[in-house]
Amino acid sequence: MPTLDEVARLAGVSRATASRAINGGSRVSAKAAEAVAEAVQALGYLPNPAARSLVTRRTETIAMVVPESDERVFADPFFARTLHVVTQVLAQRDLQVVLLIAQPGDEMQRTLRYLRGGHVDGAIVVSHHRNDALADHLAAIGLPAAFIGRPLTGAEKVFYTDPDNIAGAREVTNILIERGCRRIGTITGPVDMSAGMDRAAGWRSALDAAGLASDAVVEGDFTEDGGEAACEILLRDHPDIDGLMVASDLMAAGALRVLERAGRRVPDDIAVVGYDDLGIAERTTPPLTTVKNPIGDMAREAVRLLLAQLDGGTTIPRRVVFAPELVRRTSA
Amino acid sequence: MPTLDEVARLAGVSRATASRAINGGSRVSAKAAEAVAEAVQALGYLPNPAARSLVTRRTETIAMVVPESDERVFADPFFARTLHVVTQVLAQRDLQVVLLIAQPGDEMQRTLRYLRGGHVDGAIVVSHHRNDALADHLAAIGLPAAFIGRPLTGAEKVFYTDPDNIAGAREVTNILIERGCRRIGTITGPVDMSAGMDRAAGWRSALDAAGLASDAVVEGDFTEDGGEAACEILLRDHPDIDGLMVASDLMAAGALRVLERAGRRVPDDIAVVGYDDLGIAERTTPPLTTVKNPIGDMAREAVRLLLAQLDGGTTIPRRVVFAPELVRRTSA
DNA sequence: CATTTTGGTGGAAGCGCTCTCACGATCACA
DNA sequence: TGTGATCGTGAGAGCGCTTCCACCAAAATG
Repeated sequence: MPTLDEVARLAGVSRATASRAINGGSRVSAKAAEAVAEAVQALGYLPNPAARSLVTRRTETIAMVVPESDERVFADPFFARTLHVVTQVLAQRDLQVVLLIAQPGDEMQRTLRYLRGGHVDGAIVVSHHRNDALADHLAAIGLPAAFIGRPLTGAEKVFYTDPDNIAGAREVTNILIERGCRRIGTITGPVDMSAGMDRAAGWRSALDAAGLASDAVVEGDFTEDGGEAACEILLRDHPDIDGLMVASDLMAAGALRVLERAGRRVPDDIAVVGYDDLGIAERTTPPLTTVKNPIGDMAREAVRLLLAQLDGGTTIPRRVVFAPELVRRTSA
Repeated sequence: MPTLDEVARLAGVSRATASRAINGGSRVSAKAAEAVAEAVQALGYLPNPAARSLVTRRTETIAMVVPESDERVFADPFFARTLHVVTQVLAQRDLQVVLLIAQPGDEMQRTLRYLRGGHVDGAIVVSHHRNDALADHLAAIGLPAAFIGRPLTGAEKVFYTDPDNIAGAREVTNILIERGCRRIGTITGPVDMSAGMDRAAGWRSALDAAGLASDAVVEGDFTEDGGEAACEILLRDHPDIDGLMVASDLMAAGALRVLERAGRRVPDDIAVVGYDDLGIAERTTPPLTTVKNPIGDMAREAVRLLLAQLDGGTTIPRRVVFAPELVRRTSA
């Protein structure tokens, strides 16, 4: 591998000038810049990232941290979309993304060590759970970070973007109420995640406002199989429900299968609404009425929050909340 | 961030001794080792990876390169499983994995630059396509690498593991022949991938040996939707088929949906076999008879091939081929 | 014309680490 | 007791890069 020294020698300039020419090129004559560019080309020179980041204290790498099992990461289109957008936006700034999938436990310790170790300049965290305490850890480390989805603990210490899940769940539940449902159940997300908590809270708030009972609730885990299992329990314990708000489309897809097997027509016998609208909602039978989760916008905004920290300046945590948007299809 | 110097000073030893104590600790007295360990603990010291790899010329990082669109990477359980195993095995050696998803074009250029740039010590490549020419590029760069799935070009230059797709496809097609099918079609994988080519070749070889026609073939793309589309074409052009070998279970799942809609009973009207056996095969209706794709073994072996290169020694390309294993269910 | 400012440049320090090498102390063996 | 071998150690070089600083020439200013 050629070094900067060789490039400089070939270009007939000093190492300092060669370095300046390669990085931005301010305070370099056009002649020198050209000579360096030619030498770089001729030698196939690529700067040694280790040497560079030893002095700049930058690695030009951002971690995307997902505290989940890899099965779920890969099964849920949410992560694919998020990773896609994050990678895309950061690529424009020539920042590499490294994906860190780690469940609480040993893996998480490894991940934390990695983040502390100076391997990355910052982190985007997706799918935060209460007891991984990533917000606290990252704040303690002092690593620039942005969360996609409000962390349930330590939210006041970090930058984050969040959809207004409470409002979204309330509005979509109101669709059920307006169409005449009187016995409305819910399959929630995990209660150790803000999305799980908030959507359940929104559901309850809508029912309370309408003076309806809010006791038909089963906790799900945001997976399709989990939705299936939860729906079975719900149907067994509350056979009279005529409306169902499911906290994610993926779980709703599972629930719809259960309803079909149970011979309940959707939406006639029981109206169903989901949450997320990431593509699955269009493909279920019947297509799901749901709430759009603005993943792309959230991811983009999170990256912006992160870059703001990287570019110096901002240290006071900022948050950006996105308003919900209903998507009406035929399931309710 | 504390440096090695501070650790050494606190422990009352030289920087050299501290370094030795931290890395392995051979040729260090027990007393010194303990003093260093305490100092590390007290200071919360973590070695600076840039400084370290500047001198060791190692980054302790391995790239997993996937030349595919991110949608497919996330939709296909094949990648999830592969990534899982690769990460797991490399973690035992304290090697980090960075996932590089890049389609041919600009992204691929970025990826290649990244691989050349000394960011990683080696690469595992999954899902190689003919014209991404990764095998040639990696061989040219001289980066230690191992392919999961034989590359269609440049295979002689690189290490790889591969299932015996020809034998697998032949055997599973024979199941169709043995149960009496006489008009057997296939939905192939992409013809720019060895898995696509080989499985089609195996199918043809079985038909040839039985003296059956092998003209009912449509190319698929290893996605569920692609399987659906391909099956529709196949049914239109060859309505008389009574057997179908699909080159992946995911595509077979799509095909089964089409067959159901068309009112063809499986396996009575048309027997279907798939390929991969990664979980989907059990969940289709009816469950798929298929060939097991030993992803775990292949991934583990690929890592082993990579580590052999990293540990010095081996430079002459080696390959490991896995024998197929039939899994009989009810679709044929 | 004397002076300050500017632009382009190279020398050299130093980022934090590993590792070679030389050196003294300790040990085993004759 | 003498002679190697072995062990633990620290001084110091150097990995490849950026960047501070001093310098000089040319341009702009009084």
